[in-house]
Amino acid sequence: MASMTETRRNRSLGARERARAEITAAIKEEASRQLAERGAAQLSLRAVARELGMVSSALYRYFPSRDDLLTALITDAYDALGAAAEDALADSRRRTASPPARWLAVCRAVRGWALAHPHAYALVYGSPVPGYEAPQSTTGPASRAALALVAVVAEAHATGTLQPDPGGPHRETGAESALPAELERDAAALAARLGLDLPPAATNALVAAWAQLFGLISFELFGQFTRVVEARDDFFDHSARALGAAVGL
Amino acid sequence: MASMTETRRNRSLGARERARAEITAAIKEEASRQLAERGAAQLSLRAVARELGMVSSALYRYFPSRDDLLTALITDAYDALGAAAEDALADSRRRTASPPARWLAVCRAVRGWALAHPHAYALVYGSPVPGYEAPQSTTGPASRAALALVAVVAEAHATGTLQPDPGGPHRETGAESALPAELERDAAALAARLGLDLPPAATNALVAAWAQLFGLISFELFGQFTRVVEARDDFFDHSARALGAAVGL
DNA sequence: TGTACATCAGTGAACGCGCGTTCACTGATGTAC
DNA sequence: TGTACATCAGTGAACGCGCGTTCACTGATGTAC
Repeated sequence: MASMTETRRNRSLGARERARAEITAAIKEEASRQLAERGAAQLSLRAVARELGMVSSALYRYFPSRDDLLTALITDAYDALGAAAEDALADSRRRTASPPARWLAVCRAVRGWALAHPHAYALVYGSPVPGYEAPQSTTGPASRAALALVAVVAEAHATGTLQPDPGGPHRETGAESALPAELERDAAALAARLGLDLPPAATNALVAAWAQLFGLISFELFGQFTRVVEARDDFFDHSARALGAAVGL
Repeated sequence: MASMTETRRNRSLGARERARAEITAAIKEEASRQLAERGAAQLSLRAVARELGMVSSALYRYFPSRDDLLTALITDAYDALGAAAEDALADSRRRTASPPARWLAVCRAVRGWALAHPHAYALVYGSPVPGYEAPQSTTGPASRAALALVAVVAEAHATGTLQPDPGGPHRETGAESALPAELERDAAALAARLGLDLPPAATNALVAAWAQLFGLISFELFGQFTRVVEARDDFFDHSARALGAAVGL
């Protein structure tokens, strides 16, 4: 019986299924809207239902709990950010931009999305929501933006334009300029997991640059630049370019 | 009459005043404890009062509202982090460490404090608490940690060991290697406000490094390094050293 | 030193609120024969 | 094509909870003379 239902569902979506998909989408949309207005901690099933003209218990036909709705929003946020990054990458490829220009394009896309969706950004890159543990299913979407950055560097390496260890640390104490063994191991493991052919130093620098990029964005978004940095666009571009240079682009 | 009371209060603290100070401290302590356990959004006046064996309304003799208690916690967090950074700086001076070593020492102190007090860190460097606006009074304590980093660089510059624009961006396109005018202006304004004698490029790089440092710490703390970076201490040290090099140390 | 008065910490009840979740139900839509 | 039955979206009431804040009060501690 179950299998019959399933094959039918796969063959064509009945009216009920379509309605269900639409309402699920409407719930997520309204939840996003409230997320954007009030932030994640303030997200309430009852408020979402109210706004949609439903009774709060009806939402339980679509999401088994508040946390599941939160998970859906987190996944959507990661996906939207990832899509923005990937689009920027694809566009810069179409324009056959140089590796540093591609890097900057992806960085800008990440920042642009963050500025346009500050609460969604805070949801995924801000303090963890208390009492909420992101399930395994979010790790895929979570890595999309990072993978766009990785792709830029991997392509530069493949075409031989990557310059290892530019300036970097330890200029003064040249003796210890090698990557510590533990970092080399981590970098190799990560490269293997991603199917990357990158020198460990570059992989390591890339991870650092990734975290630092989000540091720039978080500080801007969370107000730490108030009365410190005024020319935000210029500052970001300049810093993002420097990050690209730091990974060897 | 008011002036008489005030002069007396200043002359010596009566038993009542001492009791008041002690209980105020106890409230903040308990609130900190709950902050560490549950996070800022979950901080509740009633829970704090309960734990202290008081009735919830009694807290209003000490803090006029929940937000004022939050402000006190934020100030304390900034101050504790600032003190950790300043102590590390003072200690590295005592050891007459090199500028890069001092930089690393301060960075480590910041990270160490963050790892030891993750919720307090999240309170001040994570997503803004929804519906809460930090008052002007927090900006002083907020800058202490940053000023410790600034001091390292300023001292290196004063002794002539600061190397301008090391590696930096634009190696390929040497033409535009100058700092954009807007960034130069921001950097000069900031340096003037802090009474700093630093070249604009160094000031600018310092601000970027400051944001990037917290990016490294936030990613580690907020779980983005899961299954990516395992050797966290080594990774941090390596990255922090690179940041120091990027500002010219 | 003793007394009258002012100050102030802490009490306990109450207000009004919104929340997540459960549950028995109704009625419409889809399915099987 | 028509009928009996199963599925499922949505209802409305309820449970039990915790929250921030107000307010009139009591009783202890401090102050002025």
